[in-house]
Amino acid sequence: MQIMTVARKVRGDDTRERILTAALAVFAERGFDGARTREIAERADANLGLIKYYFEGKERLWKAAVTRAFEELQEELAAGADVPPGADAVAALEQVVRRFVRFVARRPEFMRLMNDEAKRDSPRMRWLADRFVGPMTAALDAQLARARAQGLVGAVSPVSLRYIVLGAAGLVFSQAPECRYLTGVDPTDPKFAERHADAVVALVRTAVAPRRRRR
Amino acid sequence: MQIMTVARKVRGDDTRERILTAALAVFAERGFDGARTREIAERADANLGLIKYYFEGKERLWKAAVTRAFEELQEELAAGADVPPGADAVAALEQVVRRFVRFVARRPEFMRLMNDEAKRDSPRMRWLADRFVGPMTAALDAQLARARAQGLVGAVSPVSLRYIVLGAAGLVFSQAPECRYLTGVDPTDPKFAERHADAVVALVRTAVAPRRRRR
DNA sequence: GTCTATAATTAGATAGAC
DNA sequence: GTCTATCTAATTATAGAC
Repeated sequence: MQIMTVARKVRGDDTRERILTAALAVFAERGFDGARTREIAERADANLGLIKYYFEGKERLWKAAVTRAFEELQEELAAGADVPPGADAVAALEQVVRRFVRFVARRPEFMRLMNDEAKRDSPRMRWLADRFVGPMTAALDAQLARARAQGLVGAVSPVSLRYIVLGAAGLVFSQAPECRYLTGVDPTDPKFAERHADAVVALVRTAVAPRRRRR
Repeated sequence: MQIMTVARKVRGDDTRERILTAALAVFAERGFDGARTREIAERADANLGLIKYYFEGKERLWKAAVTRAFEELQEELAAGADVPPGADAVAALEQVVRRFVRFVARRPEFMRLMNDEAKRDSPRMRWLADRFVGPMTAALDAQLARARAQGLVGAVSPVSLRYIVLGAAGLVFSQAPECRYLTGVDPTDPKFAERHADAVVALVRTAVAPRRRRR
């Protein structure tokens, strides 16, 4: 970053942030190929040339926007680990699930973007998998392994289970516009999201720990 | 369709079919905006001009490809209704789920395309919802209502339940390339797909009919 | 029916003034 | 830092030969 007055720095950082936010939205809506940098600039109320100034180009802008989204997710998942270390592995798993649901309810763009990139083998998919998805599911899989060690396992393959949970948790939000049009229900409404989280958590409980008594 | 010799008709129909198949694949991979008609023509090993000849343009080609995909899905779901009319509503629901899983395992493009269009409010989304998604989920919701009438209901909202089932069933397949890269497992392998169907069906059973004994 | 060639539009990138 | 203006390359659409 070059030398600049404080005022300029603040203003510039703000513009940079607005571009990042707009970029996440547009990339999520249109996919990388379909997204137009002009639309991103317009939504950010910024000049087209500033994309090159701040991010060099479309590809790097995409990476910056995705990185920011994952940082937010990681904050959400880490915030106040209110499940004690010695506790039930299933309880810990449930908390992760609940927080994930809350996050995608708040940021449905995240789910949309992931859906879009995970569906074909590309350098961007591998970049995402190596940098974020792999490490983060390693953590999830560790939770599953703990549950397994405590004798709480369904016969479900861990691969199936992971995508079942992610899909069950996320699809209403990634497809929110269709859901609104078809049912009149707005999934991003926090009250709906919380009840949806309940449903997914209940599901995880029965799937992972079939022997456990329902509360 | 204009008058033509039999040979020409056959050859033309074949080209038309190849374009439709390629179109579904490319639209699913890139999204409508990102898809290029040139790529569709190349994959179909057909001339670019034939897209106008057969389908008038990109939009109508998309509609034709989607219609064909839904017809296939409907065939899959309708094929040999081997659940008798008087039978358990949960059993009927499970069969629908199992068949849906088999279908998306065979045609992951379907799930990808739906994910892509359902994520924003557009004329195409509404066209899909009015023409296919609405009517087909009306059938699914009827199954759920039957289960409800038989006293087999979880407290889950039908909206949540629908997207939970679709997401749990479909995400591994729509994200198959990521899954392959990350875990080495190929979800489209029929053996995996069948075990995944087992898992989703077990899940539906506990979610919809929590009182039911596990087999 | 299938092809070549091209028109019209739009994309990402960028030069250079301020 | 932000803007206008423009370049180059791609895109869809299409006219017209065979």
